[in-house]
Amino acid sequence: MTTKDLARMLGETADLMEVLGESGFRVSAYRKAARALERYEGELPELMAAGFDRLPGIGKGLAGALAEIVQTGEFDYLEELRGQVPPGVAELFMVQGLGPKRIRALWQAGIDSLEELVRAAEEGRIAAMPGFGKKTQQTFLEAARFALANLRRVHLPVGLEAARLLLADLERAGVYAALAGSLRRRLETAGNVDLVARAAPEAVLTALGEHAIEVRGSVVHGRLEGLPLRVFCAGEREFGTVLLRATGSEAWVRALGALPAGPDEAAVFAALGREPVPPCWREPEHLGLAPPARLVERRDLVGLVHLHTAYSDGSASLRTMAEAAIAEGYAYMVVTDHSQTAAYAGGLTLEDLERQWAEIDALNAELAPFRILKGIESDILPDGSLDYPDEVLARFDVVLGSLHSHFHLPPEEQTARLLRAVANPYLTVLAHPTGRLLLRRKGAEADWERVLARAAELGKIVEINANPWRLDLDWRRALAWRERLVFSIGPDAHAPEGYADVAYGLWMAQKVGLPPERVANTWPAERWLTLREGV
DNA sequence: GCCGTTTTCGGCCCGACTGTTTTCAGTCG
Repeated sequence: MTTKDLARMLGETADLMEVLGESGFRVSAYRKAARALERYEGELPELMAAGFDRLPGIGKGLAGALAEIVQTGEFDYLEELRGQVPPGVAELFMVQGLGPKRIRALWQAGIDSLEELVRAAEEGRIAAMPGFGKKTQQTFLEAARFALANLRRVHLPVGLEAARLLLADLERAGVYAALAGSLRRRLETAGNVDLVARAAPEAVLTALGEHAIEVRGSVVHGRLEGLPLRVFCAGEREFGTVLLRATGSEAWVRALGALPAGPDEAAVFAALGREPVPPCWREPEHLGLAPPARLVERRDLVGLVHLHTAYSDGSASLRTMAEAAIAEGYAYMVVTDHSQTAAYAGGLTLEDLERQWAEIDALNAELAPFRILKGIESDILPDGSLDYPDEVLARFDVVLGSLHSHFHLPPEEQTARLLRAVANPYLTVLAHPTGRLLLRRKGAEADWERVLARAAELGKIVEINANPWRLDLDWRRALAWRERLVFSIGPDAHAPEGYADVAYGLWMAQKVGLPPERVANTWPAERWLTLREGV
């Protein structure tokens, strides 16, 4: 249990309360408390000891409830609400643009699942409801289909955590097992968990306890928090072969031809007369491509690029973020708080910027040789311009440009907007280019080939956003540009803990096949500054 | 449900966007 888990439970409680018609300020009190927990930087036990009501937005009532959740692992009130809302109705929250109010209205009209929503929209029944119209119907139809396709999938960290728990269970029972499947290949979302065990199926069945369902041949099937689970059981002599096959991807393994038996993967590759291929490079998209000689790794990275502080919507001070970066061995960091238009995220006015720059200068004097570069995450406005006048833009060391709104422009307009932003001489990095949220929101539609070609031509850097809910630019698209573009891995951290997300960005960079020299985080800070010359 | 007092209630709450409206409700970042 973490503070994030508690935040999620309170958030879900608020959603369900609202669907059930509980109105107003009680609901927003739950939301506010959830946000406070989300933002909390420390460890749960400390907070528990000090009392939850030390956080703003949490009072006596919720503090008591939270303490009970931590002790018992359960939240009675949430369970009660879940009992009143059909699971299909709760799934409607996955539809982009659908919130508690409209979900309530749909439910009252008898629409109680994603399937039913799709059917109703197809039959034109949504448009007939008061407060809904033709356009809303079309939007929800598309969003509901998207949600339906993603319903049984989870984000990479969620899948990895599930696998970690299972592997721990197996280890406790004395069963050696290894991660396989798409999670081992670090695909950005997972639809199941695959493991390979060096043991008999019966032993695995026992070790998995309540997660196991049945044994079919040498495979133990199970389920974990909604995710299908498969454990492939192998003897010692063919463990490597089974692991290779269970890791996939199916198409990539098939292309290897008949697989010889081997105790580990290295032996199987050797018997095939091939160099070992890392799991991240085994997607169908990699067929026919030579694995890169040297992939970028954590030890190659010297700079953190793209992080927020309490000046905008981060939760930690500039100093805290800098000290955490030093502790993790980085030589520099590029601070990129939000720009002025991003009011929801506390975007920085010129006055804020002056204060931040003064603090950066002082910290740089104190923390040298560590260096903080003055950056900004500038909204790309609907017309493609950046969010400050040129004389302000000229004062940044690094300018990230990001889409945060107007994701639904017609593709030609979106392309023009992005082309204009990329061509802005002050722009250094095109950050989370499409604005997608995995399993939640498709990104902006544009002619990406043109946009990326322009970026390559002008020497602009393109971000691989490392937040596991984004991982944007998509590695598949980046793959085609791996020899023509330079990428940066952006943790998009809002607290020191966010630095850990760099791992996800690295995995995506490895799927793209990037060597260190194609990743701008491996550059010394001075090289970033040369990008500004001539402006 | 929280908070902060004009101490035991009454006010909480940002701004833009979208689609539905004809003045606003719902959602989102």
